Amino acid sequence: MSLESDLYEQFARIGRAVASGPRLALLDLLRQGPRTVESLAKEAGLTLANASQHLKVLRQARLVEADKRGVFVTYRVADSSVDSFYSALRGLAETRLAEVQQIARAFVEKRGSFEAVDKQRLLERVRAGEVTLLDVRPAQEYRAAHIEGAMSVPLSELEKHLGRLPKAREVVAYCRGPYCVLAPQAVTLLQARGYRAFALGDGVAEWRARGLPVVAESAP
Amino acid sequence: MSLESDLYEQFARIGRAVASGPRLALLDLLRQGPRTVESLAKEAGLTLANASQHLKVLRQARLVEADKRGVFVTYRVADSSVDSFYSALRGLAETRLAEVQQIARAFVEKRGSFEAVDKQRLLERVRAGEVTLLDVRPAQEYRAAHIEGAMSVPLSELEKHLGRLPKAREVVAYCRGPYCVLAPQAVTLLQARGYRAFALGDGVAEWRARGLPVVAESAP
DNA sequence: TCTATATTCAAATAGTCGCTTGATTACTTT
DNA sequence: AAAGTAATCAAGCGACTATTTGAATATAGA
Repeated sequence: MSLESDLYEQFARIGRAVASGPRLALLDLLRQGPRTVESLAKEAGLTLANASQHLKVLRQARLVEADKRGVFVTYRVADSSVDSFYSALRGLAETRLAEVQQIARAFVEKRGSFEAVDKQRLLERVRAGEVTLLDVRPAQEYRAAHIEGAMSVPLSELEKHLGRLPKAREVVAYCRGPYCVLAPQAVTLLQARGYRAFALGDGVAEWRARGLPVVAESAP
Repeated sequence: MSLESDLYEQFARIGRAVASGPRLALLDLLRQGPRTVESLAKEAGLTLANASQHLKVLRQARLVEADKRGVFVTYRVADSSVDSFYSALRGLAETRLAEVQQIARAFVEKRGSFEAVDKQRLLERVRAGEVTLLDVRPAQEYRAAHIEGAMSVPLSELEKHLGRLPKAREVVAYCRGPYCVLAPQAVTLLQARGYRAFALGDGVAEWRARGLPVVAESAP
């Protein structure tokens, strides 16, 4: 019985690592690509020391890895099995927790023109030049990994770069995933300027998980 | 940001529910089928009140459901998404935690003659009568759900029922899953009696997850 | 109605966790 | 070497968690 309960204690280590909101926020950010501690702390709204401690917990549970380059420590998701685990956790929360369903509805409202896009079909249309696919995340995340054929226009710079977007062509914007508001905000702005614009619910991780092509940064 | 961090807090509810070894042990038992509090407590080696409280936590996180019949409360896994989540958790632990890999090796040693059985092929051989497929879990779990074609012979009663097992036919025993020792123990006993016996690493949940046929108890 | 029993609840204690603050480490730049 | 800075460490405090113990609740059967 001891061997067996040891095993459950080990599983529980992972449970404890994802038993905190801030840690899940950090993990979700890391799913977009490697980042330094300071940038994670800022984006997640945590103090530096607090973020560092949360990252330490994630690292001890082996969900993330860190390597130091000069004075910066860069964290990254350890393994693709972390991604599938995160997806399973999110999926479970979506199917089981009424509170999440409610929040999800609020996001859908924010998303405005929501799509039920066939992803394979979207890819074909992007390749055929019928659709502009817009990655509206910060440029760093685009660099780390983006959907094949996507153009990087961070939301904060969208207005400046409207000239690069032909009005005749439909625009599909994506961001970090189903609970990210960057793409919906971009769509709202684009629609106000007369574009036919839609938000894609998925992010790079979901796209990759379906075996669709993703362009990843080569080893630096 | 508030909506987003609310969401992470909700995800973390599930994390907290699986942040305890005893709770994971209970959840794993429930994956074998519905059970009462007392039977869960006994099997998991917990006091009654403690088990009851852990089950309450699991229920509040919506991972399990309970219904009362007479004086007994029967708990069950809420949904198949709980199963996939549990599998993802176990998979992550296996790929990332050296400690789990070490424990897993210890289990493989205990398993003795371990197999790399093609499950589809096994099913065909069982159907053709070439193999006796033995479910060595307690009868209650067999009743809740078992692999199609399996015969129920709980480990504790194996010696009594050896007469029912033709020695000419190969025996494949299975139990709760890869970290359960019932099937390996059965195999050891059978081999000592001159049977050709092997343990199947998977349990009913894994079998079902692959879309292979499982006989489940009809609603009572 | 009275007794027996499955389960839950309540209270208490010891231990763990999360966040903040201020120091410390380690590396780069000058 | 000295200054500057990214990140970690250490300590402290309040909040939460796990387990045990004993009481309370609710249902079945006599």
